[in-house]
Parts: sequence; structure tokens; C-alpha cells
Amino acid sequence: MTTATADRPPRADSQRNRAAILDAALSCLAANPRASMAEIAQSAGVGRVTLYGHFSSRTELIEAAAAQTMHRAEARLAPLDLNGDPREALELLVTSSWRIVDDSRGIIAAAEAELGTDRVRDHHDESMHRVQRLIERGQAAGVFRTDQPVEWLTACYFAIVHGAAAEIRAGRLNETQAAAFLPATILALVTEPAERLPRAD
Amino acid sequence: MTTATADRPPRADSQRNRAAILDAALSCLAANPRASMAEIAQSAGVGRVTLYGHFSSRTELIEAAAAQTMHRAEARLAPLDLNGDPREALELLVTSSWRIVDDSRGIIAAAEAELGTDRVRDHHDESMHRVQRLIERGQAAGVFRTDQPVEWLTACYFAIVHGAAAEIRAGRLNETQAAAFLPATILALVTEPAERLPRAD
DNA sequence: CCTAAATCAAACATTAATGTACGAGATACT
DNA sequence: AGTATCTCGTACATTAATGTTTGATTTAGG
Repeated sequence: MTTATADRPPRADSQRNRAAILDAALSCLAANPRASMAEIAQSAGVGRVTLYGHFSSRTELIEAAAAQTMHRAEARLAPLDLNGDPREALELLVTSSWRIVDDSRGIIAAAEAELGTDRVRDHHDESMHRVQRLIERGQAAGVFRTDQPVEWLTACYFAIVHGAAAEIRAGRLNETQAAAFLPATILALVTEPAERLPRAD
Repeated sequence: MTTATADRPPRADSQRNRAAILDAALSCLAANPRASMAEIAQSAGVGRVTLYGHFSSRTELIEAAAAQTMHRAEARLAPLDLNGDPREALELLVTSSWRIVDDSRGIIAAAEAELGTDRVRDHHDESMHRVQRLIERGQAAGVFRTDQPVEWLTACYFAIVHGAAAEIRAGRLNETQAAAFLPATILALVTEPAERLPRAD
């Protein structure tokens, strides 16, 4: 496995196992960020030793899993056209991404515990900047509030998305409700509130 | 220590140590939710065995520390007069509580990892209901938006406050900024957004 | 001052995780 | 079919944490 003498491509079963391990790592760490190597190996249907053949340490495995997660997320979010009206673009973005963000929650927590916050941020950065750029554009267009800095609004964006994911996991919210409430709340976040109650004006 | 034969009050040094241990647990777990019993004992200026004399397991210690934290928080929040204008009351509440939430972040994380989310929620319940009641009152008064359920708005409230605490810990936000942005954001959360940009009307 | 209560350090038992070593066996590729 | 590659189970070394036990020592409080 790791014994690959030179640059010959790894054997087919090796590739399959590697993929299975990464998938298992993702789902195990999502359920419990402190899942052990043994649990992950078992869940991948692979011996513990084989796992170490592919990833020589826990750190290495988590790093690879985090990288793959971020890569997949990027692949799904990058094609989105966020160039229209900032409000609609933001709605589109939150609607398309909250589930993805939820899925990557576990691996990110594990990565933070294992690699330190900094290295994780490197990965997370791209998702973050996508939101941030969109908010900046909305601010420049005069559609989003400018009395609060974009960094703060972005932080709140992710806090709310993660909060919604947590509510769903706890069973206090279902996905249909989340899909309805999230965009509305995010819009309220980036918009100046009505001076008084709208209907009283 | 635990050997107390009957109902006689514990000795003075025992009480002192117990308090010191709880304080140490709070500060250690704030810095690192995975801090070991040894670290906590040392930080309390006490032998590891003495610690176990007071709290016979890690679970018990964390439970006690969490209970004390919640109790203190209650003591500081209960006296607040939240009966005025719902907007002002909500501002007052968030302004008074974000620092407390920040302080208790570590112990809550430790408690969640150790006791499971449910038991933590039991403790958190009172703070939760305070927010919830206030939002309900604002909704009934027609000041807060009613197109989203109070449970969702409450969840977002805590998500944002915790998010702010995380930003502060990460050094991306200072306390002055937090004090300025948080109330405004929370108000936007519970208020119907302006139809279009306010100045364009 | 005397006793019960509380403390301490050091040693021990236990559990759980990480990572390594080995040799036998299965499986892919040519 | 033959060979390098990969996998497997088991066993071992190491580290780190949790609790426990013991027995000597200190300290509060009446």
C-alpha cells in the first residue's frame, strides 16, 4: 500500500479502501468528532492496520478528510451564479449551502481539536469568503446594511446556519421548516430593520 | 472530607478547597474543555486525591461546575427588569448576558462532551425560557415579527450570542465591538426587515 | 490540647487510544 | 500463473487519563 516503490498508480482495491476510509471518517466524525481510529476502520469495513497503511496518523487522516469535505463543498457551491440581485443571491446561497455546512460540521470540529483552529481556517476560508464577498457586494449596492462590518455579518451568517443544523439534529426542527426560516432570517440579519412595525406606518 | 459521619457541616478548609476546585475547574475548562483532573487539581492548589475526595468522578465535577455556572448566571439575570418596551428589554438582556455566556462557553462545551447535550439543556433551560418569554411578549405586542415561531427565534438568539463569544475568543472581535453590534443584530433578528432600503423610500 | 476531619504524595489498577511489528493469506495486474 | 501489492488478525509498546488505596501528616475546632 504505502510500499508503492515508485510512481505506479495504486492498486484498485487500495483506491477503493482509501475512499471507503475517508467516507467512514466523515460519517463517524460527524456523529462524534472524537471517534477513534478503530471505530472509523470498522465502519469502513477495513482492518485497523490497513487504515494506518493509508493514513499514518490520526492527524493525517483528519487533514485528508477535511480537505476532501471542503473540496466537495466547493464543487457544489462554485457553480452557483451569485451575480444577480444580492438578496436573491444570498437566499440562493443559504438555501444551497446549509445542508452542506451541516455535513461538514463534525469533521471541522474534529479538525479544530486535532490540528488547531488556524489550519482549519485555511480550508474553511473559501466558503467564508464567498459569503463575505456577496455581503460586500450587497452593501456596496446599498441593499444590505452598512452600519455593521462585513466580518461580523459573516460570522453571524455561519452562527445561524450552524444553529439551525444543531436544532435539526436535536429534532426540534425539521428540514422543511429550516428551509423556510433560514433564508428569511439571514435576510433580516443583513437588512436594516424596519423603523417601527411595518403595518403601523 | 467525604467521610462526614453525619450531618455536621464540613470543616472550613474543606469548604475553601471545594470552592477553589470549582473555580479552577471553571477557568481550566474555559481555556480547554478537555483539561484533565490533574490539571484542575494543580490549578486549584490541591492534591489530585483531595479533588477526588470532593468529586468522586470527572462527570460529577463537571456537573457541579456547570450547575454553579448556571446558578451564577441566573443570579445576575433574574434581577433584570424586562417588563418595559420589548425592544429595550431585549437590548438590555443581550447586553447583560453575552459576557456571561462567553465565560460559561468552556464549561458548557465540556459538559456537552461529558454529559450529553440533554442534561446540559436542562441547566440551560431557565436562561432559554427567559429569552423565549420576552420574544413572545414582543410578538404579542406586535413589535416583533410573528411569521417565524418563537422557538426558532430563540435558537437564533443563542446561536448569535455564542457565535459572538467564539469570535471574541478567536481574537477577531473585541469586547467593545461586540457590545455595539450584538444588540443591533439581535433586534434585526426579531424584527421584520425594511421592505426596501430605508433611505430609498 | 486532643480528636476527628481533611490533606498530601506516591504507588497501583484499569481502561482506552495511538502507533508499530510480524507473518500469513488474499487479490489485483501483467 | 506468477509476482508485487495489499489486507488481515493478533500481539505488543507507549502514552495518558481515571479512579483507588495506603499510611503518614497537617489542621480546624471544641
